[in-house]
Amino acid sequence: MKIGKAAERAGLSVKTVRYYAEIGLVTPYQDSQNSYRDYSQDDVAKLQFVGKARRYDFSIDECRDLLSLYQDKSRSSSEVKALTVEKIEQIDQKITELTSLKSELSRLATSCNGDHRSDCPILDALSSSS
Amino acid sequence: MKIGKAAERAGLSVKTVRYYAEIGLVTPYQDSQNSYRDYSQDDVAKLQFVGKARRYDFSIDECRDLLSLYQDKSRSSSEVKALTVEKIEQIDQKITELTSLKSELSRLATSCNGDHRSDCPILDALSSSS
DNA sequence: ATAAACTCTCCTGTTACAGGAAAGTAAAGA
DNA sequence: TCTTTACTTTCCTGTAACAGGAGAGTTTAT
Repeated sequence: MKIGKAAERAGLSVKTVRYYAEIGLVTPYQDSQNSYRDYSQDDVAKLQFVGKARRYDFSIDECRDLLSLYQDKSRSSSEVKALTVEKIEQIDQKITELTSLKSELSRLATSCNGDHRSDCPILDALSSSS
Repeated sequence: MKIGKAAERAGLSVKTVRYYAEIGLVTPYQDSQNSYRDYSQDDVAKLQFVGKARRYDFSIDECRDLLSLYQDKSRSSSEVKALTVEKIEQIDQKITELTSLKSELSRLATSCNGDHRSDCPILDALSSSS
């Protein structure tokens, strides 16, 4: 099938699917140099797989790893689990950072009247030297 | 003072400070077309301000807004507070997303043995059509 | 036959810089 | 004063993962 249908089936944009072909992530059949890309059922499955992994915040390179593990029938599940655990840790760290940021900003916002006057503790905090 | 010292005082890299000059965020004095950038104390204060706002996850454009509010003596604190509250909401939404992602990935990781066998619920989940 | 719909490649823009090259300038030591 | 070292400058490339659009070719439908 052509790229439009493949993209639709995978829930991705045509631009994205074409990009994945360009970078060699999901490479469809291309018959005689100048024609359209031809996606197989298997290609669509890979696109869906990647789409889902991307939604789980895996990077393109991580998707590449997952995809090769996915296709390697002799791989052990421990490799996949290791990647996943690492990703969980990354996400967790990001959550920690953001939570800290949020509480600091909330503290600043609470201390600010937010009225028509020019007195503003938020700007004071941003301009203090610490 | 020259860019190296200004950057050091602001806790930023020279590259970053030069970039801020380029995009017109913090523009130092540049005397006769071809000489070095000359940073004043006030410029350094602005750099520190921006550096801090960046650490609070404000984008460059938001920093630009904050900076103009910072310099506007007649501004009301409500504008600053509005920006801050909006930023808090953005951060909160990101936290929510990441938390959801994490719990889903944790669920998958828990269900995976992570042993030498090839059976892997994580890959199964990524390849299932949902 | 013609028009609509789809596809192709190529180029630019996005965010916020980092890294590095080549050249000019300034400060410090011998 | 000469030289070395340290800074600075501009310019170009690369990053992540595409989106948007131009211009041209192809296919499908009417």
